[in-house]
Amino acid sequence: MIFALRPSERSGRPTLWIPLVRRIREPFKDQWALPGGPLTHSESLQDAASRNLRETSGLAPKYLEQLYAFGGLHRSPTQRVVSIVYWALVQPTEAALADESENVRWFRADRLGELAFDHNAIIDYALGRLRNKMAYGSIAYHLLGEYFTLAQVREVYEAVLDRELDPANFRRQIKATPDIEDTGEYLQGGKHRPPRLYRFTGRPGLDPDNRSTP
Amino acid sequence: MIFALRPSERSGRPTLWIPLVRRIREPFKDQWALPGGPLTHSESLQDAASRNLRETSGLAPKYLEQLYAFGGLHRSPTQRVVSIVYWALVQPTEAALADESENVRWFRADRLGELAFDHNAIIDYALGRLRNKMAYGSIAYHLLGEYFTLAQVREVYEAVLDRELDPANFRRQIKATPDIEDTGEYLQGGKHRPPRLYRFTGRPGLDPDNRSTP
DNA sequence: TTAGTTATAGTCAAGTTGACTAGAACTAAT
DNA sequence: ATTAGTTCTAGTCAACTTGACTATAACTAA
Repeated sequence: MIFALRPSERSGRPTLWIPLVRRIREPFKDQWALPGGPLTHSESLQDAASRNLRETSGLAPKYLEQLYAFGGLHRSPTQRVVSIVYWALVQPTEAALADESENVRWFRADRLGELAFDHNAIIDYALGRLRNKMAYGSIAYHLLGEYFTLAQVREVYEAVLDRELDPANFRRQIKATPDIEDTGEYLQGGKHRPPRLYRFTGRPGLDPDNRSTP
Repeated sequence: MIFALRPSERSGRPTLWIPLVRRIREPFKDQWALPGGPLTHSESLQDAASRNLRETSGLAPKYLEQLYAFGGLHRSPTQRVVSIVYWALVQPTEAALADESENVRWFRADRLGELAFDHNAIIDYALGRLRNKMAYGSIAYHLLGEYFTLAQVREVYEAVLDRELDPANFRRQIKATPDIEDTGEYLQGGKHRPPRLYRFTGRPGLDPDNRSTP
C-alpha cells in the first residue's frame, strides 16, 4: 500500500492519498482494492512488493517497508490467503507521474469507501503505523522532495497527525534533530518572505530482510 | 521465538533466556534452531504460532505478537521458505514448567552459538524490538508474574537494556505511568525492608489480525 | 544494640515543551 | 511610494521532565 501527499481539492493543503485498483474478477469484482499480487519462487518479499507496485501503478518508491502479515482464515470468501503487506512512501513528483486510469485511481486516505477483502482494516493499521513513525522516527521527509522548507515538513506532520502545530515550536524541534541540513538556498516565487530550503541527510532505517536478489 | 527471565547462574540477577530446539534432520541437522513449524489451512497465523509453541516447548504464553515475515531467497539451502515469525513473552512460573530435554534447551540470549538458518539474525531483530518496546510501551510486565515489586520491574529493564538504572528515579517514572496499581501488600521473606507489591492492570495491545478461530 | 541492606521520598539543577511576543522579509493593493 | 497582509524566524517565560544526589524508613543478621 502506497502513501503520497497531494493537495486537497478545497484547501489546497497537502493531504494523504492512496492509489487503489479496481478488481476485474470475482470475488469483490468492480470494488476497489489495494494493489498486490503473488509471490514467485525467484524473488524476495521486498522484490515482489516492488514488482507488484510497479506493475499496477507504475511507481518505484524509495521508501518501502514491511507492514504486517495478514493471515486470518476468512480474509477471502473463496480461499485461504496470507498477505504479507508492504507500505511505501512516494515523493510528490513521483506521485504526479503515477498512472491513473479506469482501473487505477487515487483516493484521500480519510475518505475511502468500502474496499474489497479486509483492505479497510489493513489501511487503518498502516495509518496507525505511519502516525506512530511520524511522531518518533524521521519518516516525514520521504513524503517530500529532495529540498523542502520547514513549513512543508510541518504540513506533512499536520496532514498525518491531523492537528495543527505551532510553527515556531515545530521549527525549534526539527532543527534540534540530526540529519536536517540547511542548504543556504531559499524558495523563491512565494507570495511572502522566502523560506530557507533544507535537505534530509539521514538513511531510511533498513528492514532486517530486504537485501535485493543478486 | 520466546523470551523469558531466568536468574543468571553467577549473579543470580534475572537475565533473558530463549528456548531452542535441536534439529533432527537435514539441513542443519543437530544444530540449534528456533521452534517452528508449518501453517495449516485451518488455522490463523497466530493460532499456528501458539500451536507450534505448545508442541515444541509446552509453553502457552499470554503475550504473543507477530515479529516479522522473513522471505529472503537463500534462507534455507534446500528450498524456498517464508517464515512468519512470532515472538512471545512468558512469565517466570510458566518458564520454569517448560519442558527441557535432549532436544529442547534454554540459552542465555546474549550467549548463543551459531544457529541454523538465519535464526541468529531473527533473534537479533527480536532483541531490538524487545528493547524498543521496553523503552516505550508497557511490555516489561509480561515477563513478570501477577504481583511484582518495582525493583523487579527495574531488574527487567536492566536485563533487557543492559544498563543500570537509578532505583529512585525509576520508581518515580514507573509510578507516573498508568496501569500500575498498588496492591497494598508487601513482599515478605526478604532480607531487608519489605517492598510493596504492585499489579499491572493494562491490556497487551492487540495485533491487527489475531482473532482466534471460532 | 548495631551494622548492613534495600525501599522510598524528596531536593535541585539542567533540559524540554507549549504558549506567546515580536521583528524580518517578502507581495499585493492603494 | 507607502501601507497592509502574510509567512518566516528568533526569542522569552512558565510548567514540566529528567538525572544526580541526599536522607530517612524498615527490615535482617551479627
